[in-house]
Amino acid sequence: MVNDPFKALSHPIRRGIVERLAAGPATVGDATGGFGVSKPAISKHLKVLEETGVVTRAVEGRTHRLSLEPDALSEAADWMDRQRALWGRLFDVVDEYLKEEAPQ
Amino acid sequence: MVNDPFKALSHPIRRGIVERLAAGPATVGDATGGFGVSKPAISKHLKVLEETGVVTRAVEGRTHRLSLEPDALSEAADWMDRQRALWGRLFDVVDEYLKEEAPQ
DNA sequence: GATACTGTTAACTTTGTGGTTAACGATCCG
DNA sequence: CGGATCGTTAACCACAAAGTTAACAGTATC
Repeated sequence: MVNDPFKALSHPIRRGIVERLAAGPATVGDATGGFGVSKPAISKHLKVLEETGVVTRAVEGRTHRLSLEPDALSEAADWMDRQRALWGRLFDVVDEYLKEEAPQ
Repeated sequence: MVNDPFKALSHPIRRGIVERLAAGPATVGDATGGFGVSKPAISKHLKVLEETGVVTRAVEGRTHRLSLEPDALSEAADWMDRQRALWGRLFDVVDEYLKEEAPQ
């Protein structure tokens, strides 16, 4: 039950798959080759990405065509913007705090 | 051994602690009350945050004063900027791709 | 000195995650 | 049809994460 984008993107292989699919749709083999893990492992990562809605799959004969889903992507991007904004705000506050402490 | 900020910040309680500390340093009790978990659980979350360098601790008598560490914060913010930039780029590419497909 | 308070460590349990091998389903192709 | 290919599911293992209770260390307070 992974539907938190923070978790879905917390694994380097999954981020790698997304990066590859950014160049356009690809089959499972093309999108996931070279990660150095077995096919079942890949299959599980794809499942996680599908559950978050970031990746969709179209079965074409014996191959599966993977695509990025822009709606979910934009949601994830928005979410990341909010996170970033939070961090930025925190940083400003701490920075301010440190400036007050500095002259000691 | 957690030193990946994506992982360190992947837990809502840890994000909550950081948000509270953004208002200024606080004792463990003040910074972590109301999360509905036991004290040892809190203690572990603090350990994780310390290991990433995001939070520092100063023992003052029997209380511990927690502070945010701006250097680590700014590192984390930079890292998040890079992630966001990646997502933005991916989104643009996919958007472009969809525009070409649209007139079908 | 006894007691209360702040917070940690130790030991344990449960759950989730990421990986494996083995087997299978479905499709393509000789 | 028979074999190769693409990818999945099933069953299992190892390990990390998050929580618990119980006990403790150190400090403040009466």
